[in-house]
Amino acid sequence: MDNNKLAELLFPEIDKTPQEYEAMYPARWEEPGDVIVTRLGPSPTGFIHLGNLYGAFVDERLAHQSRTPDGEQGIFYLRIEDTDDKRYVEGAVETIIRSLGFFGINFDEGATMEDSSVADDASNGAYGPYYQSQRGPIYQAFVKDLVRKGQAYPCFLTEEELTAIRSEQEANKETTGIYGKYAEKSRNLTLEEIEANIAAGKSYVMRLKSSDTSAGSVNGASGKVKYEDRDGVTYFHVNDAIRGDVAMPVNDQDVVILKANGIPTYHFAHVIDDHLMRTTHVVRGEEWLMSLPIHVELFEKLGFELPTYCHTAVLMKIDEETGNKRKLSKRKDPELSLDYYRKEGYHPQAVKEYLLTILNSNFEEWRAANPEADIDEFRFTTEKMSSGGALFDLDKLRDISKDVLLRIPADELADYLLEWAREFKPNAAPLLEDKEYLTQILDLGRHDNKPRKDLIYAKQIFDFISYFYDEYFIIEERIPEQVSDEDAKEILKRYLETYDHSDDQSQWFEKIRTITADLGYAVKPKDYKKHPEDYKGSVAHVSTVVRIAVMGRSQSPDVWSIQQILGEDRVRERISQLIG
RNA sequence: GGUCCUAUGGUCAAGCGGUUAAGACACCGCCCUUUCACGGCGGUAACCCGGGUUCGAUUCCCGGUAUGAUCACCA
Repeated sequence: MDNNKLAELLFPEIDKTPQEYEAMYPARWEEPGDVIVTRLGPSPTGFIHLGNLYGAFVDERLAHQSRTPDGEQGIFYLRIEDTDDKRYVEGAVETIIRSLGFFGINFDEGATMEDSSVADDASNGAYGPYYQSQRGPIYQAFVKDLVRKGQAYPCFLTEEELTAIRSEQEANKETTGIYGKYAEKSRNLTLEEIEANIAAGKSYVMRLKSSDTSAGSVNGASGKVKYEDRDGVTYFHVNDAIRGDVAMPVNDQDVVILKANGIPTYHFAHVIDDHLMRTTHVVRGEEWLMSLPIHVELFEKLGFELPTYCHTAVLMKIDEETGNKRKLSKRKDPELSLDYYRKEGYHPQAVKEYLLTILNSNFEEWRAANPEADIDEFRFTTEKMSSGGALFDLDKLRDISKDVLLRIPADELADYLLEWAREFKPNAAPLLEDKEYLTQILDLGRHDNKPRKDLIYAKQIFDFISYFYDEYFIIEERIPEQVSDEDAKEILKRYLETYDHSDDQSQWFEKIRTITADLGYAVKPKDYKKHPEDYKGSVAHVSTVVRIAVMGRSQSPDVWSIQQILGEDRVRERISQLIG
C-alpha cells in the first residue's frame, strides 16, 4: 500500500507538516532549567467541582512557584477541551475562569472571559488556539503524517460491527476493543477498498496502528520511558511525580485518534496539545492512569518528549447507604459543587487552605510554624502528595476555617459577609450595610491573648450575630431552671434600675454580683457547686437571665462588650420588653 | 473478569529495618471561666491477613484480602 497516496486521499486539504507546526510553537525558554508549564483542560460543561479546584490548585502552585534560571515564572494556562460537542454549555468558560478566580487561581495564558463564538481572539498567548475545537487542522496534520509512516489507518467499522465484536469478546472473556486479530480487517483494507468506501460516503474514524514501541524503533520519548519483559509481556515504566514508578503493559489497542467528525479523541488531543503548547507537567486525576499506555505509545510514535505526569488522588466520601468509600459524585453530593461553599459562605481562603492540608501532608506542620505567612510561601511538592483518595472532612474544613478567619481583619470580613448576604440573604443585606456596626460585632473578642474563634462561614456567622439586629432578634432559649419566673423578673427589674451604660466592665459586673447576693444566689459558682442546698443558684444563672434578655440566647461572647456595641437604647428596650 | 493504584486509630496523616508508633480533626474527662467559645492538661483508639528475607519487620519481597480506578467515535 502506498501510504503517501492514502494520506493524500484522506487529508487532501492538509498542507502543513508537523515540522511547520513545531516551528510555529518553539520552546518557551532558551534555558528553561526546572521551570514548569502546566495547564487546566476542562471540558466546557460549566460545572466546576472541588476535584477540579484541587487539581487546578496543584497546577497553579507547581507553575507559579517554579522559575527559569533567569528568574522567570512558570506558566499556567487554560485550554478548553471541547472535543465533545455534546458537552458544551453556554457561558461555561466564563464560569470556569470566574469560579477559579474566586479562589485566587488565575491563568497566565489561554482561553479568556470573552465569548469564543463572538470574539476572534477569545484567548491570549502564542501557543493557541486554546480551544481544541479550533485546532482541527493541527491534529489532522499530525494524523496525516502518521498515515504516511504507516502508523494510522482509517477504520470503517460500523456501530453494529463494533457491538458484535464486543459481544464476542465478552463471551470469550477476552479484553474488549480493537486490537490484534480484531484490528486485522481494517488494517488490511487496500487502497482501492478505502477509496471505494470513501466514495460511497461511508463514515470512518482514524485509528492508531498500535505496535510494541519497546524495540527502540522511535525516539524513546527522550529516555523517560523504560521497558521490561515480564513473562513475555512488555511493560513500560514511567516516573509519576506523585506516585513514583508506574509500570503497565504496553498498549496494544488500535485506539481511535480521530473521530468520524474529524475531531480528535482526548488521547490524541492531549498528546498533540501538551507537546505543542510545551507543557512540562500534566496534572490530572487518577482516572487517567489507565490510559497512560495509549499516551506513551503516542508520544513515542510522534517522537515527542514525554511530559512529567502527576496523577492525583480522587476525593472520596463515605457513602451513607453502603458505608464504603466512594468517589464524590456531583449528583449525590452537594458539597462537591463549588457553589455549595459559596452558598454556605466558606471563605475561599479557608477552602484553599483546607485543600492544601489534604494535598500536602506537611502543610499543616508548616502552617503551625508559620501562622501568619502567606499561603503562597509554602513550598508545594508533588512528592508529599498522597496517592490514596482522601475522604472529604467537613469538620476539618470548619476547624481550619476558624483559624483562617481569625487572620482576616474584621473590616475585610465585614465586606465579605455583606457581599455574601447580597447574593444569598438579600433581605438581611441592607442591615449589614452599616459597616462600622458590623465590623465592631465581628471584631468581638478577637484581640485577647486567647482570641475567640466563633466565626466559621458566612451562613453560620450571620446566625451567630443575628441578635445584634432587632429584625432577627428572638428569645430562643428559656431561663435556667434554677431561676423562678418571679426571680427572673426581679433580676431584670433591678438590672434595669441600676444599669449605667457608662459603667466599665468591672463596675458593671459588680452590680450583677450585688443582685446575685441580694436574691439568695451564690456570687461564686464554686460555692453553689459545693453547697447547692444553701443557694437558689449562682451568678452564672443570674447572668444567663440577663443574656437571654439581651441576646435571646445563653451562649455568646462577653455581655458587657455586646451591650456596648448594641447601645444603651437597645439594651434598655430589650430588658423592659421582657419584664412586660 | 483483565489491568492498575492504594492499604497505620472514626477521619487526615508522620514513619521510610530496631520508636513508649508523632501530630491534626472528631470524641470523652478535668482545669480556666458569669454562659459559650478559645486555651491548657489528660484520655479512649491504629500498623488488613498469611508466608518469606533478616538477629529483628509497620517498614523489604511474594501471595491473598479489601477499597478505589479503568476497560467508548466521554473527557
